[in-house]
Amino acid sequence: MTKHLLQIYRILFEEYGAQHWWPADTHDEVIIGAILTQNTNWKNVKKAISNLKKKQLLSLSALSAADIAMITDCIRPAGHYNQKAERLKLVSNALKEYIVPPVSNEFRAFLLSLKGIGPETADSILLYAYNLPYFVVDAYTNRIFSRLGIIGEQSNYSYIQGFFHRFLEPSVQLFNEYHALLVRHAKLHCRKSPQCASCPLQDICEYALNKGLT
DNA sequence: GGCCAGGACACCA
DNA sequence: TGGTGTCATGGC
Repeated sequence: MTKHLLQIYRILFEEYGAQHWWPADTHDEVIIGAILTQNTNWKNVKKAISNLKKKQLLSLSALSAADIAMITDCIRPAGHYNQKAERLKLVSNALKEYIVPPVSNEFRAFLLSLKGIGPETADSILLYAYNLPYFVVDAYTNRIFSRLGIIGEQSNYSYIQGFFHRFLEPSVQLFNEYHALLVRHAKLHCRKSPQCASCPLQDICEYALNKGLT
């Protein structure tokens, strides 16, 4: 399976090139973006981030000190603004008080203990903000690999993540680029309504379906 | 005007 | 434990 996963990676990399993720300038901006992007189009997230920047609120320390109404007003374009404002505030305060070096599963458990931080958001923060080798599983990952027949459509988060962790070396660089490439690919070829024409994974998709690549 | 978007959580059976 | 409703804006 390792060689198939790496083959898919190579095809995507040759097709799209390096994605240079996460699209953020600072460590704090990664964390803020990871919360804002929950169930939201990234274009809307960029508007919210721009608003935060204008108000000089694009850092955890600034958010921690800011009035929640001001945060809410800034992030309105990203949707779910009441929930997300609370989550930004909570995470900003929590990370300020977290003094243990964020290098282990304990830190992941800590993130998951925060209301509003689920597995995908936690792993996005761990991988892209803290450079820790946690594979990020999102709706696109699930869609692409279930359509390839490699995982079941109903597979849960920990199963899918465990799958990648089992068959790939724990490389931050690889996990970073792989997830970014999957997002790029899914936006072009793997929306909810399949658009398979000229899909660079078409060959491996047919191979997977024919050979029972599981 | 409806569908969808780089989720998470509360509630209920 | 699994299914469903809610949060909500903006692009296509």
